[in-house]
Amino acid sequence: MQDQELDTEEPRRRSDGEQTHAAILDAAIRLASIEGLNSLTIGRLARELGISKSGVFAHFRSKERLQEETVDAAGEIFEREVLTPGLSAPEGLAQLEALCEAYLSYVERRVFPGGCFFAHLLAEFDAQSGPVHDQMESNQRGWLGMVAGMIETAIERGELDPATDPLQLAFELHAAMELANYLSMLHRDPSVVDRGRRAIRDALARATQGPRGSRSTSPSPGNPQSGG
Amino acid sequence: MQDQELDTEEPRRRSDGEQTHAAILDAAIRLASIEGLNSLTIGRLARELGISKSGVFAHFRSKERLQEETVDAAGEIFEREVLTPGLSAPEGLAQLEALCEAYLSYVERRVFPGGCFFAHLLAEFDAQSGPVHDQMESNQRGWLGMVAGMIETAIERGELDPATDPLQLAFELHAAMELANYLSMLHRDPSVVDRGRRAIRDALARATQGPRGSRSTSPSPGNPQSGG
DNA sequence: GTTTAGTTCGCACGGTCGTGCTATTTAATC
DNA sequence: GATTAAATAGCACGACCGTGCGAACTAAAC
Repeated sequence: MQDQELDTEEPRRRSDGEQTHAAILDAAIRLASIEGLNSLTIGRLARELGISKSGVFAHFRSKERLQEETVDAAGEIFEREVLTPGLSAPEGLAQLEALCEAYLSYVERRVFPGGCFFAHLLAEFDAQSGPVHDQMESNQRGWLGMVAGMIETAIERGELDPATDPLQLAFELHAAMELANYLSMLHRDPSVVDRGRRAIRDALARATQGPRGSRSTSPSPGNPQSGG
Repeated sequence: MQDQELDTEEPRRRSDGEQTHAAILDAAIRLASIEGLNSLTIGRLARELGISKSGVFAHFRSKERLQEETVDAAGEIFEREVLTPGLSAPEGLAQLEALCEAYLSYVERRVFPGGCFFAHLLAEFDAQSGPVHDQMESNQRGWLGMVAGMIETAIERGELDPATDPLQLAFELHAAMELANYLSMLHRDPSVVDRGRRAIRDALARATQGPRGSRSTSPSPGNPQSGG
């Protein structure tokens, strides 16, 4: 199957329209990442892009569709900037580390000017019912499940202590990433991301050698790298 | 000091007005905790309370003041529900644990129907400049500083490993609390808070006997106090 | 019981919102 | 180059926004 415009039945696009469509979504993503999906406004996008309100509206035919497409477009960026680099590492602990680092780097590089688009969306819609809430819920489940899955794989490969609780560790890693995002934005200080980095490194280091109590093996491969 | 209306010069309040004022703020807090401070609307509050728009407006004389007073009123609730019970425990590790538990309990009990009011505000305003952003920044600094201060005290009293980095541990505790809040709201499942509880318990347990990995080289595991 | 001043309402304003409808322009196809 | 359909502009609509103003009401102080 290659052509499946059966239910949506989109009209064919012209090149100039395609370009405008992309420009609108680009501005929408920028705006929504800073001020939230709900303060996305057709009139404001039109003003910002120097085109008419009808010009913007015609591309989506409803505000809801504009929001949906904005979230989808942001999702593609997230996939490109976080998931793809994260998953490109070899399976196991290395992949888990790569994914966390890909996320932190994506926050640090301000891929979205307002920080992680989906962290923002999580807070905006966690308490509101509706399609966005539902999509966020499945997104979160997927993300946390993926991280937990990587932890399980790392355990199976003997890279993490078998006593590790995958979902619990995934929760802790996720928590460090999200707070690093929020605080680095709040204080306009990308170096806050290093706190998250360290929290993740420590959490993984702990899980590599068991919690405590029992005599551990070597005191971790000493890495006297002059960290900044 | 008890009377300091020097600069603001508020008019004296009548009893019925006082009551309406409180009712408006109550509704505003409820609404803002779910949908965000920016979707707070004078017209909507009026509709919800069955009074006229002017009736609401007269109590604040600007939307900005309404928002400020709403945040302040939510702050008082936070103080009553989290800070006061947290600080009532004896100084040291016990107080730190009490504070974390007070927060988690406050999330669990849905003191605000949309979850932690300030976690919501953090995400809403982290990337936006303005007075709310600035107040949130100082709030966050104060909160994290307070937690770190308690950790320092606990270290001084020999209840936590002296190799512990107070700010780093504070970050990790804070991260667990925030994510517990967001996810428990997103999944409409208060039991998610237990994940945060466990993350905090584990983090504190680790800090009671010294970490295993990471770069904190000083072993000094010399306090065999049985952790609970 | 009169006076005073805080409440509350009704009304109006200019602005923005989302969304239709009708032109007009213009890229793509024949 | 004529045809076709997409892209965009212009305009209008009803709704809601924040805010001002004056009138009516009423609790509190005298």
